[in-house]
Parts: sequence; structure tokens; C-alpha cells
Amino acid sequence: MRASDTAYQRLKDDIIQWHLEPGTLLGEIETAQRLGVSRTPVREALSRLTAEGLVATGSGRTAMVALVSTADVMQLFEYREALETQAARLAAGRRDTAVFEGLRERFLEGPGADHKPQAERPYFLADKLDEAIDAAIGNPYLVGALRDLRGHLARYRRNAHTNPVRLEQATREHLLIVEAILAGNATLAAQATAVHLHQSLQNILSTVPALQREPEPTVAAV
Amino acid sequence: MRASDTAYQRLKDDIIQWHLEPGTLLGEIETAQRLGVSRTPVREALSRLTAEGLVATGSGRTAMVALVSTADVMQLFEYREALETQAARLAAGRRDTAVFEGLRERFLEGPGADHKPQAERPYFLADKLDEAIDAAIGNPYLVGALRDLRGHLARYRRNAHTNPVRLEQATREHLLIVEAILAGNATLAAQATAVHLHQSLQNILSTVPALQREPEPTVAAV
DNA sequence: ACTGCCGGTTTTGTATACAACTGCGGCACT
DNA sequence: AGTGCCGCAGTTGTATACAAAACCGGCAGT
Repeated sequence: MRASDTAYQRLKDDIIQWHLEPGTLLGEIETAQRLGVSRTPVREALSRLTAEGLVATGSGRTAMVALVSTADVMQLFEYREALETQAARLAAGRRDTAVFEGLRERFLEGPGADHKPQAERPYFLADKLDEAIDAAIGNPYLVGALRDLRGHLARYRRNAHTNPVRLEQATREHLLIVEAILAGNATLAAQATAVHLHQSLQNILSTVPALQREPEPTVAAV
Repeated sequence: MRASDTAYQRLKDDIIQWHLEPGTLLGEIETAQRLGVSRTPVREALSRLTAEGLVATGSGRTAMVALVSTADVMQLFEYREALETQAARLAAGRRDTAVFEGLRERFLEGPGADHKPQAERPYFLADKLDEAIDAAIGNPYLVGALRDLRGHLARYRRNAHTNPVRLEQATREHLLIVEAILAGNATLAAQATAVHLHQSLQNILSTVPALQREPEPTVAAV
């Protein structure tokens, strides 16, 4: 494996798992030494992460881990809504019914049916749904954008982990999306997705009580 | 200005203006010599263009100008629909009425009113509309995605240039979008945008008669 | 004649040396 | 005391040397 790929993966993982906190400065020399490679592959890794939006470059080209904020997550979800409602709409028109039949049954099954720890199961199924939708739409532009988006979302997952009530609700929302896609109902699939995203955002915002009352998604309060 | 920035700009312009045709191989050494810089900035430029999707990397990491095809433009427009309908929807809720009033009047004015050659005027106004929408939504995720998208669209513009009837029709469609945004009617703004995109796609496809009958946007026939 | 291996050539990948720039601290001047 | 300039330290930007890997051709063996 190439050094630039490992550098990219390690940096991305560190950012997503909050080992590198938002705002952390990523000097090329320092990062290169930390990862045990030279500046060249670090540069490439930072370049890719900057394109994805996980790293931001301030004045003078200093790279730092992108900040998070209530305004940011709201903007992220506006973007997410654009992509995922379209994805659901298209998937409803092109899905392989066998695949979504399988998904539907797994969502209906009781916990533990597929040898997964119960706590991880909702995330596991959600990932499978994402994969199935990606495969169904088969549009590299859209799928690529969705992949980058998921990197950002993973950073906020940490905040939303803790609520079992929400987890069960999310599973029901996912099931509805699967059923709409299975029925070939594009409009319902898109709207069920929009509902799910709304609830999901509310849940994330509720984990940051101090900031959730921000009235309007104003321009980024970096 | 930095060498990597000029390399990026020159490559991007060359690709958009078809000086570099789709499929052209972009060897690092050759490109570096052509642009009069070393491989390092060329690498960064190619990296950025690859992230944008204007350059694709085949097996063995060889870079080449991304291909175009009927399937590709259809996929691009699915992605575009996701982004631009959401952009119009949000803009209707947040627009500065003065800005869109100004736009509306310019769309209604006769040709030549703003010292532009008549042929360029529709493109000029369309760009202004894009800028106004970007400013209104103020969402870096969405605006960034729209910017990259426009690079791709510019490549297809060349095919659509020639039809004055379509140009006039497009201007009317734009006017409707402006008026919907101005009225704060998010739903109408999104739907008017969808209509415009549909017509625009039809127009592009009609310029490639041999391929337009392709029944379904199947997986990219590279 | 075809297939698979092997070596050379050319490419990309990485490391590093050097140049240019940025930001900061201290100093002098007002 | 405040402000602006200057120089230094540390950073990023670029070029280039070298390493590794992929691609192509020819050759030999079947």
C-alpha cells in the first residue's frame, strides 16, 4: 500500500474518531513525523481531505481539522437532504427487489439474528441500506458525493450514540424507506428520507442543548 | 501566484474548452514540461481535478481527461437536479429581494441594455443568477458542490451553443425561477428549476442525435 | 502459433534539498 | 506609550534525485 494512502486513511480516521479535535493544526512536518512518512504523501493526503471538507486551510495555507458547530451541522443536513432524497427517489425506480426484500426482512428480524452485537446492529443495517441505495442508483456523481458526505456525518455520530429510543425510531424510519423503495414509490421514498433526516438532525441538535436554540441557519459562525 | 494554481487553472481551462479532448492521457512529466513547472505542482493540480471529477485515473494511476458520453451527461443531470432544486428551494427562503428584483429587471430588459454583446448576454445573466443563488443560500457544502458541478457543465456548453430558440426559451425559464424565488415560493422555485433542467438536458441530448435514443441511464459505458 | 516469462524502459511514488513566503517579536522612532 | 519597521524563525512551495512499480516487447518453450 502506498504511503499517501495510509496517511490519508490514518488522518481521516483520526479526524472522524475525534483523536484529532476540530481546529487542530496539521503542520506538514509534524504530521509527516507522526505518521512516519515524508512531507510529500502528507501533502497529498491533506489535499484529498481538504477537497472532502474534513480539513480546512486558513490564511497562509495552514491546514487544520475542520471545525464543527451547530450552524455547520445544519448546513451539512441541507446538503444531505439534497443528495439523499434524490438518491432515494432514483433507487425506487431502479432497485433490485431481491436486495431490498432481503433488507426489509433483516430490519423486521429481531436483534441478534445476523450474529451482530445488538448495539451495533442498527448502524450495521443502516450501512447496508446505504450500500444498497448506492448500488441501485449507479450514478458515480451522486454516489461519490454521498461517500464524502458520510465522512462528515461520522464525526457527529459520536454525539448521537447514546439514545436507544432514538435508535429504535431510526430503524422504523429506515424500514419505511426500504418499503417505499421496494414498492417503487419514488415520491414516498424521498419524503420518508426527508422525514428521517429531519428527525436525525433534531436528535443531533438535542445533544448540544446550549446551542440548539439558534433561530436560523445563518452564515457560518466559524 | 503559485505554480500549482496556474497549473490547475490552465489544465482546467484546457479541459473545459476541449483543447484537451476527453481521454487524453496526462503524464506528469509531459504535462510539467508543457506548463513549464516541475512535477510537484502538476501533481497537486491533477489531484484537485481528480477530486472534481474532470480527470479520471485509470489502472496504474495514469491520469486522463474524463470521458463524456450520453450516459455521463444523464448522470450528471441527476446529480445537478439534486443540488439545484435544493439550492432554489433554499434561496426562495433566504433571498435578498433587492438582488433578485435587479435580476428580474435585467431578464426583462431588451438585449444590449447592459453593454454586453447580445450573443453572450444569456450566459452572462445565467451566471449572475447562479451567483445570486449561491450568495442567498450561504451554505458552503452546497455552494462548493455547485461550483464543481459547473466545471462539468461548461464542457457540454460547447454542444448547446448554437440554438437561438433554445436560448430564448432558457431565458424565460430562468425568469420564472427568479420570480418564484422573489415571491418566496420555495416549491415553485424548485419545480421551475426541475423543468429548466429537463429542457436543458433534452437540448443537450438533441445535439448528439446518434446517441439520444439510449433507453435507460445504464452503468457508465466508459 | 500461442502462451508465459523475463528484462528493459518509462512511468509514478517518495524523500529531501532549497527557495519563497508568512507571522511574530523586538527595536527604534514618534 | 504607541506604532511601524525590520529581521529572524518556522512554515509552506517547488524542484529534483532516487526508488519502486507498472507496461511493453521479445524470447523461449510448449
